[in-house]
Amino acid sequence: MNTTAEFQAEILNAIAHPNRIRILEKIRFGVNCNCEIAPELELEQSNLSRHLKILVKSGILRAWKEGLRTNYEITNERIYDLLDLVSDIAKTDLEKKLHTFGVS
Amino acid sequence: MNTTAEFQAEILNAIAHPNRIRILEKIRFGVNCNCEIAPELELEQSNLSRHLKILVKSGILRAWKEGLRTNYEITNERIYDLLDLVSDIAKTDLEKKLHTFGVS
DNA sequence: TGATTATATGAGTAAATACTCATAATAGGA
DNA sequence: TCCTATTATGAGTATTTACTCATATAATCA
Repeated sequence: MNTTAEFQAEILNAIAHPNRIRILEKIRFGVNCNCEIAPELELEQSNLSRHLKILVKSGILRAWKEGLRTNYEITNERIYDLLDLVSDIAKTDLEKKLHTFGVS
Repeated sequence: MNTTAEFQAEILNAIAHPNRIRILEKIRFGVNCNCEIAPELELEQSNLSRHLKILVKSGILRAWKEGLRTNYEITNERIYDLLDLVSDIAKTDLEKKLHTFGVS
């Protein structure tokens, strides 16, 4: 059996949520603690905590304690390449759709 | 509000299933009809049909009828780049994990 | 027309997901 | 020690998801 597909799906699933994508973008640009991300994204604290847990469990983020705070960082920079690529694909698709409806 | 994240999540969600990843790989290598994919992946016909529908609805695949068959093709070749990238990330992560457990 | 082949879909189910509120756990400061 | 700040988690709920079986739809051919 091809287990590669399972691993791929696991990573994609961990990322495939609007708020988790936003969280990753925050971390990408230096906002790396729970307490800063929550207000910026207007997320319920417990909700954010669980989203972060999903990202850590899948191996996308690494977490460490620093006093009261929990800090996070990406384990593999190529995750950002992936986000950029999906963003590009999304934009292209959207442009095609707009074109179909005659919007310029 | 940042709707880009929503579009990105939509695309990722559509791909983020082991069987849909396998389906995309089949289509990538020329197997482009329901009737050929089903036996190769040992998927229930109705199940496959629904997976394909998800991929079409999200704009990743385009479908057209040819007699009895329904054929599929990718709408954006960069989806394959995305699959390759995730595959690479998955492999790297797995190697790290194996290393952690002392497996060489 | 009736039989065959390929695909789509209704209905039902079990499991997973995202979310919230309340509470627990943990660390630091007064 | 008590109080506060930060994060984690239990419990409950509503929604979505993947799947199967049975059936419907559609196209082709004898």
